[in-house]
Amino acid sequence: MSPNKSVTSAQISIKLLHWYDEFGREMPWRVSPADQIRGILPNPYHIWLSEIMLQQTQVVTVTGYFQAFLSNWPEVHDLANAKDADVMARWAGLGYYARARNLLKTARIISKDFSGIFPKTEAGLRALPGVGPYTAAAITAIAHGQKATVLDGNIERVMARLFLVTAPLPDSKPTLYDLAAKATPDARVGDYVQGLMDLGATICTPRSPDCGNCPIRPDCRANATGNAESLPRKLAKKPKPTRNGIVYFAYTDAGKMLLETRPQKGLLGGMLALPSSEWVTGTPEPAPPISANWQVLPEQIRHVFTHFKLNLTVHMAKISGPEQLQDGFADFPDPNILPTVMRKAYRLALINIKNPSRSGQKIKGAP
DNA sequence: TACCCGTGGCC
DNA sequence: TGGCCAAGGGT
Repeated sequence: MSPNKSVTSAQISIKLLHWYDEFGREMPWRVSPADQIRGILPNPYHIWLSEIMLQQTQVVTVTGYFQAFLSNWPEVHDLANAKDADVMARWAGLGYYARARNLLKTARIISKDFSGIFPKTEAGLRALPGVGPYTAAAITAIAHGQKATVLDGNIERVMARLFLVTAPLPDSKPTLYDLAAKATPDARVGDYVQGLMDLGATICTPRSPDCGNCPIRPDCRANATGNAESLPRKLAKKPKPTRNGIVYFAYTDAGKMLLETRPQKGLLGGMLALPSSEWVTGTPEPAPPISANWQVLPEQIRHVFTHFKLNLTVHMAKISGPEQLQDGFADFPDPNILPTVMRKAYRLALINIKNPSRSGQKIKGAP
């Protein structure tokens, strides 16, 4: 490492911290630089919870969920003692539901094995379910104030532009990590990384970066060469295939419907859902949960997951005889406890209860 | 390593 | 409107 680069990195971090002091955004889990001076420390439980929610998820989406979780479970012990179903219901709509399952595992480890104290080292944090390299470094820097190399999508983008890294991601990630490590200051690491992420989210954005308002524009090689918007390069993504499936909405005049908890592993794992066929390329095999007079709705649900597109057909049946009621029937739920794709199907079904004329032709039910 | 795993907003 | 993107981690 050349002396010049070391000096430059220190200057960049100072500029960034000054910018953060003035323009850093308020967030429910953050302690502002002014409050830190007053002696207020970040709450590791808050930082951990926010970082898990923020994985692949924007701040605006997370804020409401964070507040709701903290309101329901103010301390990690409260979360550890929560019922799985309550936590999954509160996470519904946020996506990547393995995060919620791992959140509970970690809360129980922290509460029962660690007396409510989060590990102080990156290695200790990294051993917790759902805590990877990014999250361990972020908690180390933000919650504990210890130096760590934090590299998320924002910081990758800022580093690629600042140092004109033209090799595409993800191959360039080790290079970006090294650059991020060398740029990290010894003091105020938490504010520094949060400032870098704020910069990436508000100024150094993927499209149309606002370089005119960037505090480190004079240091940015991509800005100097006019390449900012085209960086970082990324390898082409695989196309998303389309799958098809059937979900089943069985209901009664008494306002009950059939719901099931999906298996803990896999897509929407652990979430409450309508009974469903497999989701397959081509024609799905019908899998009605009970024998009934199933009717096909003419409209389909369309939904896009990370790696495939889904067309869902909704089959409906009104259950009359109490002999058909079985485990799994429950009062019509608040749609918000369902994952979004099931929320869509549920809403479509409710519309068709109110307007039966929308229903399609009758089909044969039942195994 | 390559794949799996959600959702909402943007243009 | 379809692809891209977001404070990634697990297997």
